[in-house]
Amino acid sequence: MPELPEVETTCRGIEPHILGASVKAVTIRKAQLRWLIPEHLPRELPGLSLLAVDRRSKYILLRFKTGVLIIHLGMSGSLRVLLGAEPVQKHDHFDISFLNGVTLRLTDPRRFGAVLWQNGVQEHKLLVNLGPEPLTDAFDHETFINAAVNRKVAVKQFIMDNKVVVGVGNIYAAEALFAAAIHPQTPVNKISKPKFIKLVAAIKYILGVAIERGGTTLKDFVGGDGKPGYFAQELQVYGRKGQGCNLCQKQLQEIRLGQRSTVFCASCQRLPRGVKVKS
DNA sequence: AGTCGCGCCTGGCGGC
DNA sequence: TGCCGCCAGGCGCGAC
Repeated sequence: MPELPEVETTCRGIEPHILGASVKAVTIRKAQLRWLIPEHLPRELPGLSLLAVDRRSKYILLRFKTGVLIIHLGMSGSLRVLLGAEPVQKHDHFDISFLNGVTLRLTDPRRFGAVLWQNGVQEHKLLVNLGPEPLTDAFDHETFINAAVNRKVAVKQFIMDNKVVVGVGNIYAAEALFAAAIHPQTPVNKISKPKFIKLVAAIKYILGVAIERGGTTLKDFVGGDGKPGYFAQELQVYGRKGQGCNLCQKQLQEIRLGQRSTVFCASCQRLPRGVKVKS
């Protein structure tokens, strides 16, 4: 599924093909995604040239003179560059073709994705309240610790909160907590400063490595083949319930946290002394 | 305000 | 083998 690294890779993959190109046509095949694709796009976009390809959190931003096309890949979406005609398939929702012959095609079987339009220079309301980007200096342990003051929420849910930091999904939350040796249920107000520093570094490291892997595997993504599964070998805990911890060989445990499966090593990821949580 | 839990949707898989 | 039921997952939103 598209995590932040895949979204970043998608942006890097599509940009060279479409930056500066003028929109020729927009086709909406299945408007129904998380929200309906705005029906005015086929009138709005043709003739405009693409000024920039940006990413904010897991949103892909295609900037035009009059506004921004916002694309989210949800759980199962992919955005591919087509250099020639390709047969339309079952879950193809949206095409945007350019005068240079390139077409971007959005496919999304589970329809958790979105295509939105924001007029003018104002930021879309979905983007306004987002927290810092994990891979920038805006995400550091000072702001992280400040956000945790007086909060009792479990650290895993905390780092998956878009207002705290964006782009950390279920997989990378589990992996970062393992890397930082923090129990996923630890209330954030019980986490020591050194552990916070470690956790920030772990999030940056894990996402950084994943982007490198994504960059390798998704190379042919742009050519039209969006196979996932490239980071599977790197995973230490996610999806490894019942298997041995790579550090201590003890069996990895699974719990539910905020209706999300959460795998961790009860031996390597201990709660702070004296802290109890309900099991 | 912080926290919790729902629901969207389909492919894939386990169970019978 | 076939069919049914369940589950994953991001994330906005409503409820408490």
